[in-house]
Amino acid sequence: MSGDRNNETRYLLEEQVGFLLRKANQRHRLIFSTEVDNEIAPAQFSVLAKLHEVGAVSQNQLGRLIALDSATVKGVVERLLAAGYVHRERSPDDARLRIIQLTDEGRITVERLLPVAERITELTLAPLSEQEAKTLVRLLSTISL
Amino acid sequence: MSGDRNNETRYLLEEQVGFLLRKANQRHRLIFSTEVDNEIAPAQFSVLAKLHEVGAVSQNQLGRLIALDSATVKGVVERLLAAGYVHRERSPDDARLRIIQLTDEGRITVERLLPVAERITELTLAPLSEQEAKTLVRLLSTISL
DNA sequence: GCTCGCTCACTTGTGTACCAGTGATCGGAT
DNA sequence: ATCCGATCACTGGTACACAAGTGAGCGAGC
Repeated sequence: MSGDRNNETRYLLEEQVGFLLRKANQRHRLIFSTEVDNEIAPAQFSVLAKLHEVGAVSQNQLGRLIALDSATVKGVVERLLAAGYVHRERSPDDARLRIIQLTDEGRITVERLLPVAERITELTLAPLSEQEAKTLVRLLSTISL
Repeated sequence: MSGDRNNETRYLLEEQVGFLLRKANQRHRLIFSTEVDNEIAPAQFSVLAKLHEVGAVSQNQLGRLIALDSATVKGVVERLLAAGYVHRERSPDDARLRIIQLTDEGRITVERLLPVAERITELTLAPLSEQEAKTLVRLLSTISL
């Protein structure tokens, strides 16, 4: 490789955003599962947190709120139902809708986990300064549509 | 909610790094699949790009290079084998190892896709200025361990 | 030369994540 | 009233992603 010009467009996987986003996600997931001690999975927590914020919603609506495909929501909700954290019922107004809301146990669980979630965010951002953390959040928001 | 103090620790899912990382990844995947026209999946491309860079490696070694679990590598390599892009053989030196390397077709394919991959990176970072893009890459690297 | 700790690839099981397609249902326009 | 485009939940299929455990094989030290 004696003719290798390093001013040329040399593709370095490690510098590509896609690769870095995957790695960053990886580390976040690790921190997440450690902190919640495998009590709940990330997507499931997102659902609980959102339901805690907005109350009762239909499944599709829920998916839109947390950016999850309706097929994915199905699975996540299914597991939360099995765990007894949420409750599902047909809407009296629209026979197509399935309204999801927290059970008492679900509400108690989210409220207990919210501080843990904040700690997870903190730990994930720990290698950065306060300022850098803010910047990262801003830049990520910008490229997320 | 009249007593809601907004200087309190109000948990906003949309501001959590974990959520943003997932969304950013989501957009990146969308751009990826559009640009490669579903010819190949992201993890598969990572493998091809890495093999193109380093030549022949064992499966575990490969996994370490691109941060993939050995169970995940198995599946990805399996699909690349089926597509005829890589080639797998036992190491003569160490009976445990399975050496993976590109086939001619694999090499031709990666070389064709490398410019596309750069375009994917560009498109993903398009909402940011040059400076911001650099910053994002730096910050992501920092929090990825 | 045998044991022991390690690595390797693999398996099983769970949990996202998305696409494409389906049938029931809704609501507005005719 | 009926039709029609849209929405809803769901299904089946593909592709990561990781934890935990397995058996074969390696190599250092005794």
